[in-house]
Amino acid sequence: MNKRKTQSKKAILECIQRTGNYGLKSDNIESELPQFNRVTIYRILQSFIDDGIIHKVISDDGKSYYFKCKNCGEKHFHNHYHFKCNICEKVECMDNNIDVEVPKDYKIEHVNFWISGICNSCKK
Amino acid sequence: MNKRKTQSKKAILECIQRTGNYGLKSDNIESELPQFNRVTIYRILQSFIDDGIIHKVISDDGKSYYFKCKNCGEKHFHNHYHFKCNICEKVECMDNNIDVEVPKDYKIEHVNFWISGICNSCKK
DNA sequence: TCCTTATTGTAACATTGTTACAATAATACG
DNA sequence: CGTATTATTGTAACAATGTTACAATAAGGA
Repeated sequence: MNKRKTQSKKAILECIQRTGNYGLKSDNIESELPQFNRVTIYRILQSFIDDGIIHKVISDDGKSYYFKCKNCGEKHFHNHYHFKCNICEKVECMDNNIDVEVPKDYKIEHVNFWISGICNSCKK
Repeated sequence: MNKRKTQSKKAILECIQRTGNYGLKSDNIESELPQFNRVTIYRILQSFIDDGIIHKVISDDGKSYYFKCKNCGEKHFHNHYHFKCNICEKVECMDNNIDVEVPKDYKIEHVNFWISGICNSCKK
């Protein structure tokens, strides 16, 4: 069960590092790295999630975006939101925390906060 | 372009009314109303959204849920969240408002807030 | 009742993601 | 270094969710 360092893992990780605070969709990676198979990319992304390297967020149109983890913790708990600009289509991981109060006796296990609108660059 | 009242619209609306604060997936409606076609159901749900009768929310696994509107306004702006219980799998539309602050020069157009965890009934 | 056309059903397709299994290649060990 | 083990990959096939084109049907006004 020892993990191996492979070309594909290195390439995909580099892809994600390059994006910084912005997110990637699986098909972005596919087109940037056409030498690797779709299935392989999905599998590696999942293993990165399991290893706490990236987190996955679902957009408001149901697509998966992947972001480099900063301080998710091992269970990927993050109460920050992700912002998609409807003009430039970039998706940004925002560090602002959101305080959510759930009613008594409700327990939060996971949050997925998505906001779309217009970013500062595009507003000008 | 006059809209017509059809059996299918009546049946689907009734389905949604019955759920109250809870949401429905398209395939819930399909199995409750097998006499209507999948495509028809999708089309009617979309028309209800356009008419401001229901709103659609994307879950943290990318599925669409439909909820009866209460005070969305015409553009379906709603800064409340939706809570899915990981045990009973019910999805609830929560009325608590969430105040989100976006950085200067960012403009919010739409929000999709999803929380999953354990609801009060299941916690007991 | 009849006519217009909004609505529906069918079939075909697109996208996103998963599974099974055989082929390949990364690493440990002699 | 060479070889064996097995983690990883590619292929093909499938599943779920949603959309489009077009012909058939039915709601509602005349």
